Amino acid sequence: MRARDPQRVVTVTDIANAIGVSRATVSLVLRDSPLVHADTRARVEAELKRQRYVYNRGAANLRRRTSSSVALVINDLSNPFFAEFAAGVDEALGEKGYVTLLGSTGESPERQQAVLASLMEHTPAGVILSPAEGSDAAQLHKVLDTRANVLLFNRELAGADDWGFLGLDNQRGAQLATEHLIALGHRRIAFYGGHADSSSCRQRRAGHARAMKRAGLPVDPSWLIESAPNRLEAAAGTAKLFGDQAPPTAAVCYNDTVALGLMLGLLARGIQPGKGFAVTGFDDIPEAAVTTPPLTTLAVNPRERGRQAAQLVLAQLAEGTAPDRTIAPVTLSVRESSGAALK
Amino acid sequence: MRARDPQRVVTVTDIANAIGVSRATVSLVLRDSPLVHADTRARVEAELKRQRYVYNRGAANLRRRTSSSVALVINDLSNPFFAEFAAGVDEALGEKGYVTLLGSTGESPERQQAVLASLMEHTPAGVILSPAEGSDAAQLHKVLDTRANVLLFNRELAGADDWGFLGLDNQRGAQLATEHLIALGHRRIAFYGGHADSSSCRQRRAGHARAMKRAGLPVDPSWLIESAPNRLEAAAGTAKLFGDQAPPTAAVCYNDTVALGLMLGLLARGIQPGKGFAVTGFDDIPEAAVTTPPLTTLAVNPRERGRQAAQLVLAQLAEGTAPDRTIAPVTLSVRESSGAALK
DNA sequence: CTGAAAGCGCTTACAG
DNA sequence: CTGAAAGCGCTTACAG
Repeated sequence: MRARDPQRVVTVTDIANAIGVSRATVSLVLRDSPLVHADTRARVEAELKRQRYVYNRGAANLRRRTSSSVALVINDLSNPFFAEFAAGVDEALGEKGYVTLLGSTGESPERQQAVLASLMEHTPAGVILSPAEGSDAAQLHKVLDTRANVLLFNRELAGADDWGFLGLDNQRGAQLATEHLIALGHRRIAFYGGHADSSSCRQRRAGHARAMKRAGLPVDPSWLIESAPNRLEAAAGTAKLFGDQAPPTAAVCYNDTVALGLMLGLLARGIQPGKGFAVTGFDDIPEAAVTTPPLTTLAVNPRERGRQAAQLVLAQLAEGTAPDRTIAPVTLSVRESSGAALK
Repeated sequence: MRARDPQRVVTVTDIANAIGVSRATVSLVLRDSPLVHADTRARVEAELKRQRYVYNRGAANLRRRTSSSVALVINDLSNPFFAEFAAGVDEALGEKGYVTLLGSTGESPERQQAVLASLMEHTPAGVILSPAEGSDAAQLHKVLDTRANVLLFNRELAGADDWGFLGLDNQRGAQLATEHLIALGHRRIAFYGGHADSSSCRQRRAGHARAMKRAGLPVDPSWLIESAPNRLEAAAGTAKLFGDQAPPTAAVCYNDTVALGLMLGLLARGIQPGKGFAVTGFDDIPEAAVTTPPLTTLAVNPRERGRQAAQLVLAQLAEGTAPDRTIAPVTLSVRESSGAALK
């Protein structure tokens, strides 16, 4: 954190002195006050331009006790789901005159604490946080004041009811995928991947269970298979599907990454995804459309979710409304990985 | 831009009053000055913790005339190349105690002006900018002071020699791809896609030309085909490759997106990419590894480039060094789309 | 080693 | 409609 160029910077005082008005008058012009005489305003504006004045929003924020930034803390931008989400957040914030302060946790609760502490020093007007796996609400409260304007995204957190929440309709999504497979004739459908202790995995599992129950289909416990949500582990776990004498013929996967891993694992066993075994994902990342075969999955429209998150956090600010719990819809996008109707 | 909660915020004055020292002493403790007696320091630190003091970096920056942020302005985060780049920038800035201010242009020079003007009001210590297509250096100088600490990334700009530049070795990359195809036996190799007036396209075309010339192969002008760098236009232009009686047997594409589009276009004509026609890309976006067939392309390691950009912009700041021109290497990643040796 | 005072660039009552 | 003064939260010479 080195000093900036200490070169002279043009301030309201310079403008005021140059044309013989007070700093207050210049400030009023900058803030578009109707109190200033049109002539005076014109002279001030001309001088602002002439001296290439740049407003110092930090100084103004300090004096007014306002903020024009919102912190966005996510796992990692290299995940296209979060990249799209961040793009949506930034877009919507920009429209309202706010700037996005970026932070990433890399799924580490410790890094998350450090990143949030650092961002809080920049006095953001709000914080949009997709909590790292294993986050602890008590720890977060230490660094994010209760009064802070926080919106949690994507991952539910026990003990964080004083903050807003925006989530996806995980249960309904998994239910849609499962119903789709059932309609194609599948009876033995696994739920594959994710950590059973994460809220999103629990909810997706519940959707799967619900669809099966509604169709009067039993669920063998061996069909509920955990796996870290990355391609490698998902591929490595493929064998767990085929231990039984009557193995599943399809799997609803925790997310697209897991589904892509599973498809690799199937191929390694000589099974054609979409032919010998049906697979669905969750998220609709860009890769989903171009894999072989293309992946049936649940579209969540992360960019729109980002815009929504920005709006929610600004609304909390403006109206001082009680932080809300918002659930966004998801839609099934059918492609070839779920295959044709079963033989 | 609404007021924050006007609730009382703990300041150095509160801490000082609480334990009967001066604000200066508290400030010295905060900044880890050795001037403070160990006992005093301990008392101050305890009180800071007790009152859950949060440092106001904005106020400190104002007083010290420093900045602890860097603006990052890119086309769009939904491009995985830029998302990875941004992740690298943020990571490296965070390590040095800086925060990333995000902005996106959507390839619009007008939006770019607006976004930069807004970001400059937050007094960033530096600006990392990947200029939107059609950017004008004169316009940029209006909003980015000459004294501003700017690093241009990826796209060269005439009249911007007062700013730093970090680019990819476009020429060498395209040359590597072309040489690879020549080694496989191809003689008629097109350069497909991109806008010929963009610096990166010119450089990549130069690499293609150079490899052909070195191998003593002629280049028919009809093999140099322009196309907007998106999948749709790239697919639509496929026919332009096959107008001649002796059409090319391979194409070095401007980037991966163009290559993926071309592969779709080839399939639509009943040509198997990697079998009937060889294709290479540029960027190595995540999709490149999972398309059918996987895409031979040039890996540019965007995350590492992001880290490098952050380091360069901070170095410019610290040392006041003359802004440098840095060219980062690229490496060929051979996959099936470039096919086996020609018949 | 600690305190009193001034000031970063801005805004906001309060007079006039 | 405009100006003088105070203050946002911090830091930095300067005394002591």
